[in-house]
Amino acid sequence: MDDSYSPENVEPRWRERWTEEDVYRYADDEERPDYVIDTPPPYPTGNLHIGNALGWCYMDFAARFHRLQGDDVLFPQGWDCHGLPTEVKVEENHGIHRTDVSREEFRELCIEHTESQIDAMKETMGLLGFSHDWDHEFRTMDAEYWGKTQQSFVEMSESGYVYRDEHPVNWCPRCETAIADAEVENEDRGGTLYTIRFKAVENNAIEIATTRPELLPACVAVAVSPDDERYADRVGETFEVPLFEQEVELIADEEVDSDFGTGAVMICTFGDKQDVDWWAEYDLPLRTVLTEDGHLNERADEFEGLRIEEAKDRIPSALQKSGNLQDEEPVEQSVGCCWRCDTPIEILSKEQWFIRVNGEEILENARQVEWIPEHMYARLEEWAEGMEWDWVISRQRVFATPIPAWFCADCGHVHVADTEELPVTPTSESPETACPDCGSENWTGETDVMDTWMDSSISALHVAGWPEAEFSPVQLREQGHDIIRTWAFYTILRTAALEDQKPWEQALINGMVFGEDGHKMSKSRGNFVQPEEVVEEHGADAFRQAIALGGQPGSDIQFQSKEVTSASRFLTKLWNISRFADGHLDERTPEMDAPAYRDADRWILTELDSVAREVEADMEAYRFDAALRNIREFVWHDLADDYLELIKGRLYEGRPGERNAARHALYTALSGSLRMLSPFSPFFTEEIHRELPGTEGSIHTAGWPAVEIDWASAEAREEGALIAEVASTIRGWKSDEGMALNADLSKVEIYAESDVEGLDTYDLSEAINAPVYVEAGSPDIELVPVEVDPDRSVIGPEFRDRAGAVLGALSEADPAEIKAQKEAGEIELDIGDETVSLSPDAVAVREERRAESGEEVAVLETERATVLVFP
RNA sequence: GGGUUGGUGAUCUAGUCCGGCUAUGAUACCUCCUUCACACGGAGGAAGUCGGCGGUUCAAAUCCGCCCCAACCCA
Repeated sequence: MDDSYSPENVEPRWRERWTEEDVYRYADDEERPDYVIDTPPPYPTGNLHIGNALGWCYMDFAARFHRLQGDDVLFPQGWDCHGLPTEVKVEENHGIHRTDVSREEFRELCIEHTESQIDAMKETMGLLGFSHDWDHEFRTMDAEYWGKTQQSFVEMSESGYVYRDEHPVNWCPRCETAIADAEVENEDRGGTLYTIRFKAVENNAIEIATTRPELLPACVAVAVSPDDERYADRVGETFEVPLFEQEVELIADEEVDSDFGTGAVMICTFGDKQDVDWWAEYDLPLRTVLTEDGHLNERADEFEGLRIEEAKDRIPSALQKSGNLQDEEPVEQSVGCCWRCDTPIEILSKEQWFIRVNGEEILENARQVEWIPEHMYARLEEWAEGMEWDWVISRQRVFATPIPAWFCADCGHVHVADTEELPVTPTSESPETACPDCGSENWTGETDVMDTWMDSSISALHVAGWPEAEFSPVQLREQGHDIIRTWAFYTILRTAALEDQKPWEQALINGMVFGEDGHKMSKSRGNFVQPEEVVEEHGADAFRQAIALGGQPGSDIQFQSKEVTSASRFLTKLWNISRFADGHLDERTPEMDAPAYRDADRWILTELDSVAREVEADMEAYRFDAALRNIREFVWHDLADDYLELIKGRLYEGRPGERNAARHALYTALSGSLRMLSPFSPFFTEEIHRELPGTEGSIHTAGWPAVEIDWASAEAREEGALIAEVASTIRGWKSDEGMALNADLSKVEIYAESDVEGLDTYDLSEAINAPVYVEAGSPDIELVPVEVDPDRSVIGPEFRDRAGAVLGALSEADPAEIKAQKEAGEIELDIGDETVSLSPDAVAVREERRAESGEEVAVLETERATVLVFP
């Protein structure tokens, strides 16, 4: 082994070998439990950022851990390819508009672009050491996949989930497509609140407040609060909309906020969702005034053809001239915007395809999923309960899954494809059948395509082999909490609709990654870290540990480069431990039969076994932070600081049998540590694992550590801990005294608190370079009781409200007096006006033990013993 | 405006569900030490009103209430 560990040499080598050896293949083995991950199919932006890396690290930790547990792990990777940004990018790159070429050609250009983006992201995934099974890669833009999306559409159509209707939808005038509620983001923007005078037909005028004067031509009513005394008698009166002259009625509705502006607002078709509600409730007329590309139509008279923003200026000016503008003032408002392009959305009434949203059905299934952490379920619940509109799934775009439907050119009948016809492109293929209504064979293919969430929301079904294989929930979904209302929501909806089941057993939710300044990472803030930079500096193994230790899953984590440094140091430490061990091990070490273990060996093996159980429990609960801390603590503290120091004597100059026992225990402890660490640092552990004797193949297909213990492990633990503690205390003492660590001492005596008559002092003696005597009783030295340490869990329940007085009296009392009484079997204590009696176990008396004056001896206290050191 | 989560040495973090050790570990800082795995090491040190106030309790970082602050999600 090299003197030092260089990730830049080691990591690329294993990356290649793992692919060659097909280490991460899903065997689809009936004998072993499945562990299938419904991996997020990211949008191929070409950049796998640190926020993605967090989620993928969690999945990889889980995948690798479950392989060590013997599970048949499927860790696939998909790509959510369809979407507007790709269309825009392709138009940019080729200097074309999507209508300049045929749909087929345009799709090809999009595919080409997407492939290069995917390659870039796969590169980073490899760099970070994710253990995907690339045989199970899927891309939503492949017909093999989108054919399934179409099949899901057809099935849901047959079972009544899909319908086509004219209904108000969110509309992005820039992208010129319908979008779903989940794609609308509310932003606070500055606007202007106008007060506009509406002339009454036969009474006084009324003043209404609005931030959207450009929608005046779409005004169909005026609304006030029924409790508003200003308008108490006027409900039902008719007013004339200035400039456009349509007559509208005044209605009263609870939803009107009488504190907003003048307390009167106009209802337009449509200014916002509230307008849609009123429009439906009061059966108001539809006056559409906006075109699909965000201009005013003929209803706007002289303003026809203006863009919305232009009309926002021109109409108030006209109102000013006509004397109808009473007031204008700046106002903060929340504006719904398109999440892709930030353009304020409009609400247009359009014929679209919808999927019925059954909130209760979704929540019933969501409740059966184990959410980690639990409270993430609440986000889904809140969203599902607040759902007002069904899911509009049609989009007026090109690069997406075609809606498999045709319209009869003669009678308008809508025909949805049969599953046997899929995948199908209705714009270039026609159904085999004639129209069942009129017999015509004159079909027009649907040009609308599907929302890309229609693709990604069947990922769980897809990875489980749907529709060929019978579906049962996969084991894990991992995703960020930012897409619970979209991806998690839609996946549950679809799996419930198609298979009447929950999609996954467990949903592990990761938080967001912040920069070192505690803010969300962004390039403009300058707190942005790219995973590649970190890997280049410290290696993927250290990066992954830093991610694991950032915080418990679910919480947002702050990326700390100091954690990477600390991980890198830990790896250096473990490298050196391994290098040292490697020099003492040979081919026979692993198979050694019945080694003559000493106490120190039994101790480290017992510790290893119990740490392995703890780490196993933490990994199962996805507590990667706790698991890794525990492993580090064991390796650094128990294995390196204590155990290694204890056995050096035997390794260097012990008799063969004893030396071999130490070698065997060292081998077991090291190899077990490496396996526990391998999910976190796969490259490093693989490198050493293959270096160790007796290993075959990859560490990532080895088993979880377990020690067969045929001795009393509780005893081994106590005695070994005592030896380690004494060695460590003497090491510290030597350091304080300015002595060399290997300086010899004339004698050490141990006075232990428990019975350790047969204590094995061989290793201890070697480690501290002194003869060691285990003595019974108390040392022949001066004992000075210095402090009484009360046990609150004994005194509290017994004395209840007098406990405070007892504790006070104990702290006042003479420690020597308490000690004497404790030894006599009963402690009597004066607590003011009464005397109470304490049992001896209610207090401990801490004593400082001092050597008789003149004698050359140091008295050291450890947790379990008093140690006399004779230099 | 509503909801969720969090506020623990200079910095990050564990512990909070299930109340009882001297509150965990890391980074940075200070002192000492080149000893045969490792100075990317070892030994030691300093550093915390556990966001604030109030309550419950013999006992609160932990349970309850109110308030303040931050992040996220939603209006």
